[in-house]
Amino acid sequence: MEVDRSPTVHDVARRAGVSTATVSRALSGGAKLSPATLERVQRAMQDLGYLPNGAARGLTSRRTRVFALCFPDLGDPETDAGDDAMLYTDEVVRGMERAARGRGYAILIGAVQDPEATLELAMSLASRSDGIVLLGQTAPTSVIQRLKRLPMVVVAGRRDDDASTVDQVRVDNAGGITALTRHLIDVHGHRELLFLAGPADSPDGGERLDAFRTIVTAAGLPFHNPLRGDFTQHTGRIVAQSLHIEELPDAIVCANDQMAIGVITALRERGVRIPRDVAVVGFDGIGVGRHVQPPLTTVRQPMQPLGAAAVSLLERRLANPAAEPEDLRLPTRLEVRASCGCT
Amino acid sequence: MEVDRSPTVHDVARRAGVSTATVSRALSGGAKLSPATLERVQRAMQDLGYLPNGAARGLTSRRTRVFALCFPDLGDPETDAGDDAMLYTDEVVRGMERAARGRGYAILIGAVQDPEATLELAMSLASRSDGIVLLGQTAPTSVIQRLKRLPMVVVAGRRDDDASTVDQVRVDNAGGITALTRHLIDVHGHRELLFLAGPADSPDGGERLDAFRTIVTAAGLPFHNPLRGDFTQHTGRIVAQSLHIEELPDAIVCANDQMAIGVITALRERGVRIPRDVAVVGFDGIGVGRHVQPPLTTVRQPMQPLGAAAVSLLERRLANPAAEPEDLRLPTRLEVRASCGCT
DNA sequence: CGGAGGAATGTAAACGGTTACATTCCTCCG
DNA sequence: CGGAGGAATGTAACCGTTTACATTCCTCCG
Repeated sequence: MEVDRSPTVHDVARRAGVSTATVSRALSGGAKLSPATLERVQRAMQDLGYLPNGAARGLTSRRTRVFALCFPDLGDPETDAGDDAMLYTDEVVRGMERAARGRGYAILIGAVQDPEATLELAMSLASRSDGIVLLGQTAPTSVIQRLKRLPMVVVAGRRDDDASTVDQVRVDNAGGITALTRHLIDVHGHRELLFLAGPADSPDGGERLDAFRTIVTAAGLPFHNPLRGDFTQHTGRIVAQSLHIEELPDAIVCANDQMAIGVITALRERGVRIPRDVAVVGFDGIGVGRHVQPPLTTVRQPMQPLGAAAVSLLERRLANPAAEPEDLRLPTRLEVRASCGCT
Repeated sequence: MEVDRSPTVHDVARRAGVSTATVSRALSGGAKLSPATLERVQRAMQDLGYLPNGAARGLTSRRTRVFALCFPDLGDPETDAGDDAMLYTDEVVRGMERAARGRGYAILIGAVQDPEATLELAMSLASRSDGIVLLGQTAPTSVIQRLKRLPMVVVAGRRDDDASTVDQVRVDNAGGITALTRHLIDVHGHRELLFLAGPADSPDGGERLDAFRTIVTAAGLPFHNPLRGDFTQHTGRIVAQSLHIEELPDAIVCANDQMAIGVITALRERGVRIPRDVAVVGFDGIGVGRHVQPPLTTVRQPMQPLGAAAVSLLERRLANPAAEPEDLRLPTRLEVRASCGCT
């Protein structure tokens, strides 16, 4: 007697009294099939509870209909601290998924916690997909080199080393920081500005810091050694707690919103009035910034469009593997609320 | 001359001077291979930029090392409104990804916007994975039936119809709402309670509404027709704007945090003092609740563990397809902050 | 009425790995 | 010194689809 293994095209074909080719044609959307046959096959599939084998389909068609995303897991697996920093990633994922869905693609995600494991994870994702997106620090040149054969897009990647080699999408970090910092300087007349930087290996964070230094220096203001955080509220708090209350700067520019929120929360707990005693601003434009007290002045970056653009580039390259590498810069927008001193 | 198609085990084998079997063994982690051979093969893979074909591997090994997740897309694709309601999903995804990562699995995600398309999407995800998780309303009985052959877990699913058929994980909605509502009644002495319900097709939302009705009725208090929202801040606002200020209830219990935040924001804009004039509480325990004014009293549900548990159940069923269906209930915890009237 | 032409369907060879089984080649011991 | 035994490697069938090509069977027109 037959084992109860899951049914294949052959089983469906037998039950419907047709060949496997016909079943296959019914699967891929009824090319030249008589309506009667089509219906008979679909009925057989239904009856058998047939599920096509994606691996087999992928093998012959050379298309998995999957795009992969590899991103850093900023969270601490033990404590849940740091999960807030993943909001950005979540939005990029959402943008990718929405863009991919309409075109019949699903999104495969994998996060890297240990930088050592980046290549391994990226390869494992790459081997199951038609193209891969590498987010931020998960795109070292070594990985990019190794995966060259596959359509690949780097989102929020390193500065320019790879720009000529691989498709990239990033936001206009410099423009955003410039608008933000100029606002603090020009509108509010702040002179002593401090920067709370992101992790050293974050490309976005690096660009923001560089832009900040440029502006401040160009304005003839002192550039102080930046504080360091890891994009989480938690480090924002820690850093704020270590500040000397008596010698606060005029403003603290944070490399992202979550750290700004941590700073604001911790400073207020210490009795510091914001923005009166010190202005605090962020970068990203996540929803929670609107609810903080005071509401957070920030730079909104288009996170979902980042993911959507990545999908488009992937498709473009799939269609034309030899296309010139693209290097997209999406615009940012200053979002003035109250934490900078505006009302 | 050879075309520049991507290299296969055969190419690697030729270059390393071994057979394809040896290459395969090198791939799957060096079973009985002499160190010299292993190194030679790895070198060849490196040189050729070899990427194993996941589809081919999946076909023979009958394992894709992928778990899929199908969830509802609550957001409005046009306006970005409603994306906030996806915070819950994001956390479940994160829980799944983290749990799956360690066991060598990646997560394939697909969202359904149009309920009609649920089955089609679920099947497409199912066919590419070793098991699938259906979230909330994406698990109608018809879909469950059709995918029966595959390991499947329903997270936050319908009440009990399917409990005996399929593995499930959900949180203790009734317990959470009970604790929350009792707190309002017993501690704050509220008598007029209003419920802001979620979308009618949300199983979680349904359970929360039912539990609320039970408690209120049991306490001998009036049960008013619930307000209706769709889990987004936006509808929270809308609903709050339509309330008559003169006849506000003592408290509004919202089926999730985002709606509660919308309600609070909109009411405060209308000059209503919270919690003095009316208490507002939520459900979920998302991070932003801590920053709202006043900080949101809520019921924390373990979102990441939900995803992690789903992965465990998937693995369990993969190991033993005949296992008895499990129906897990994860505990919730009342998180008292200020929006209920506590200090 | 015969055959051209086209629509519907069937046949069978890939696709790129894995793995059961076969083979080779040592090592080591009686 | 012969052969047992085991480690390393090779051979080839198979996994479940897709698809190029072959076949069948109409329809329709000269």
